Amino acid sequence: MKTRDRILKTARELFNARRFGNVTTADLAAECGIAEGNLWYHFKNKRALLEALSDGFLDEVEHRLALLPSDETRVLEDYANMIEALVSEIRRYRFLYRDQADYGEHTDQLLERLPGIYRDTLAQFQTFLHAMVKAGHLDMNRERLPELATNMVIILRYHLEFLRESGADSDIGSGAVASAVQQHLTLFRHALTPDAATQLDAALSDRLLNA
Amino acid sequence: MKTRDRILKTARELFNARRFGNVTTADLAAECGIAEGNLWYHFKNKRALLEALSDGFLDEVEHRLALLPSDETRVLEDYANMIEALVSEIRRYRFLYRDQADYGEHTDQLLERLPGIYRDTLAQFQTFLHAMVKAGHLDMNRERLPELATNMVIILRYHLEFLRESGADSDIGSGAVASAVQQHLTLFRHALTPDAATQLDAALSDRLLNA
DNA sequence: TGTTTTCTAGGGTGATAACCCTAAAAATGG
DNA sequence: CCATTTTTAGGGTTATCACCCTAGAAAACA
Repeated sequence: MKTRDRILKTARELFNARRFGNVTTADLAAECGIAEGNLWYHFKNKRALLEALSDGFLDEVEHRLALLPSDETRVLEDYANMIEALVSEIRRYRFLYRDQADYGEHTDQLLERLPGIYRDTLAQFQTFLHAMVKAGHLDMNRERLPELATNMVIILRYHLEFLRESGADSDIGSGAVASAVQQHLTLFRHALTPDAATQLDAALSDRLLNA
Repeated sequence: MKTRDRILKTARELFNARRFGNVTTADLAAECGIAEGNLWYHFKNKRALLEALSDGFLDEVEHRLALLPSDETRVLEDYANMIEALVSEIRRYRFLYRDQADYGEHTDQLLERLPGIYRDTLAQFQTFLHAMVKAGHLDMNRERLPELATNMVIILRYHLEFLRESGADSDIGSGAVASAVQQHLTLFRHALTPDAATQLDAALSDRLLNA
């Protein structure tokens, strides 16, 4: 892997673990096994690093937001694909959501988009839920879908923080991710047909093993 | 209000808004309208401030955890009381949950207790849910109560962060708190009897007006 | 091979922030 | 009124950290 990419990957991991403001550039260089000067060779300053990361994040988000129910018969697979993407996005980039207070006043492209991202994500979930209802997988009053979507997004977004705050373990590995997905399923599993439930389970566990 | 208390209150508010590590003692003194030296007169150092705050927090938590269903006929009022306390606790002290990475290496009394607090809180919610089932207010399979309790706690804990991240508003006033409570109600309102639902609504809105 | 790119070691700077110190002014309270 | 507590202004000290600079080594590459 090229040094520049290694820096970005390591920075992502350190920022997620210890937050942006608490990772010094010296730490980062040490963790990458390079001289600190080499950081400045690849990135103008710490903020440039943040911007490179948030560019990657924004790209991923757009791709994930484009994942929509395609065919009536494949809603559940499509949903599982979207969840896989969302969960990987949250696991790898959660510091971007979380550490806004560390970035300072700078008008970031990211800060402008975040509200829209949440809005679009909620709309995306509602679209999937409607599709599940239409396909006969989900039995729920249409009026309840918006609030359910909100609950789903919150659980997926914060279950990792919840595990961490409650001291489950600092290792936010695939186990934690899997349990976030399980937890979000509890929000609507009771309203799924038995068939749909087993199908969803299968599709999700397929996709979460190679994570 | 005594200066010492004003410092604590202002510190709480600033820490909640901008996180512990991003509030300088100079900022704090300015916001209190006192000289910085006066901070050191009242508190040995920044960490002592943190400890005073977390002592207050731990006290409140113990009181809140002691709020349990008393009488079968009063489960809903008791629940509303507990929610009122929990929500005020979260609004006023959320930085203590959130900013763990900022505290440094010191083995805080708080860091040791947090996992237990979450465990006890989950148990508390399960107790209330069981009581609601027993009193005939809530119609839900017992097996689903633990997962429901988890979802309730997560929504209550993180709805404020969610609003903030999604840029709703930086002012985390009573409006935001009320909407967190509403959101958590969506998790089980559908399984309440109509009577219980209106009773709970009334009890909660009573208590959230004087917040 | 020679040239360009990448990288290192290490000293240096400027800003920021926690925290100290002192001498004196207010406020408080008995 | 006197003694004690509280508070102020302002000038340190020390540590940390982002970031700069330079001279040269090692890689990459052509």
